[in-house]
Amino acid sequence: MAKKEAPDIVVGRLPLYLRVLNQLLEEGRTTTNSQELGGRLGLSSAQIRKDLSYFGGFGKYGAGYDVAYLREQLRRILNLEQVWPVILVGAGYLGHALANYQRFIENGFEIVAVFDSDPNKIGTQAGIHVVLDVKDLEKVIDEKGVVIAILAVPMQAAQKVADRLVNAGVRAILNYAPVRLNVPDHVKVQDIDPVARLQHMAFYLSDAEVNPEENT
Amino acid sequence: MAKKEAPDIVVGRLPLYLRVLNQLLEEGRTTTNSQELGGRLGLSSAQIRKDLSYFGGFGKYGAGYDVAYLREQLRRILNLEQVWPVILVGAGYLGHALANYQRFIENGFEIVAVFDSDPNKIGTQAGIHVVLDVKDLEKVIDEKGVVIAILAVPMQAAQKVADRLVNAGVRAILNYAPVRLNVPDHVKVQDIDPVARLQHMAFYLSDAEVNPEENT
DNA sequence: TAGATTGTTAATCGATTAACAATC
DNA sequence: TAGATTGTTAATCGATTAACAATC
Repeated sequence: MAKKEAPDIVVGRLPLYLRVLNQLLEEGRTTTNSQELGGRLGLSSAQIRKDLSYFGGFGKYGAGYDVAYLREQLRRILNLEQVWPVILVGAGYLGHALANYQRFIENGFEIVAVFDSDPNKIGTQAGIHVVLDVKDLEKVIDEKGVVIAILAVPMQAAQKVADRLVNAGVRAILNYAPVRLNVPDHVKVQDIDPVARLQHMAFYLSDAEVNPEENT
Repeated sequence: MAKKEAPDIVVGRLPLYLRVLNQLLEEGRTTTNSQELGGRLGLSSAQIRKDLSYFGGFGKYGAGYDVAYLREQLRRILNLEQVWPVILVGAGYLGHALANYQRFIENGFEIVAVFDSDPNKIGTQAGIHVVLDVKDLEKVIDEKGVVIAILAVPMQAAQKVADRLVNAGVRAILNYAPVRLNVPDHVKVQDIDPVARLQHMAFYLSDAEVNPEENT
């Protein structure tokens, strides 16, 4: 099989490869190659081949890759042959958007419960779910065997909720709060911060020609 | 000033530094140092100092950094001394969440218009905005001097809208659609894909002890 | 077989870390 | 001055790219 443990940065690209393979499959394509995959992702063909080689040899010399086969292999490697139950904490605007986001279920993740601490929100609808009291967090995690959580609570509440999630057995947190969560090594955290992304891009926007009025 | 052009990966960390400095300021702190900043971000003190050194020398030998001063410098470097007008395309659940997201305006970005192509959505409210017909995209971009856009439209529409944005003068796109946008070199794109992030983490979740029932 | 593309090795490039002289 | 922490240089580490033998 694989020669060396795959670096995390390589693992992070596998979902992109999977996305392109799904596309190709929808387009009715049966085979592809490292150059096409690279082209669609803005990566070099060498990188595609190198990345895949950490996990095995999935191609055919001279003929490229079978789209369906490579897709299945990536799904297996990423542990996506099952549907993962996920809980969502936070039923504000963002929580509602996430509760209604169809791509989760289409790609192997099912939100099984939505929580909030606000009495005005508890009992209301969020997507197909009734918002539950966050005090029942541990109970639901345990009952449903949840190990993945999405955190969409205010900054001030994030660390405390994260502590409870980890304590209840959660091992992966998709964190929308703009704080660095303190978690044990065995727990993975991925942060999503649109403000940081905008600020990153703003660096490259010099003020030149950003002039609203030039119509005198 | 700076010795060499800062790598993009370094620029991407500056918003995190800024976030911590804002926090420290709120806590009433007046000075800090590379070790504390690193500690709060999970980075080494050496990396903090190296990163900052690309832009200048902001510290005092033996005494660390003045929180307010370093914050101002980072705001200047990131072009955040102005409020950037931003347009939001897409008024679905996600668009609504973004239209109501307070952290944008708190951090230098003001959504000035929201667009959709769905006649049922045009004219309805999204946050403080009335949803406009996407056909008026170019007009509004031009009138308001917009160079930053947030794209929250379905996958199928993303590339076409991006083309129009770029054509109208947009130079930075925060892209929530799960596609790689094709844009000219002078346009920056940042992708946000929560599904890819969950899939990345799923790699590390072996099936062990993910058992819902153990209560017999 | 000839042609094509993989999988892998070695070379290059870039980012992080360690160490320390500079200096307040 | 003695103590502390920066800014910078050099060493290390890791990721990407180039090149090509393997092979279908």
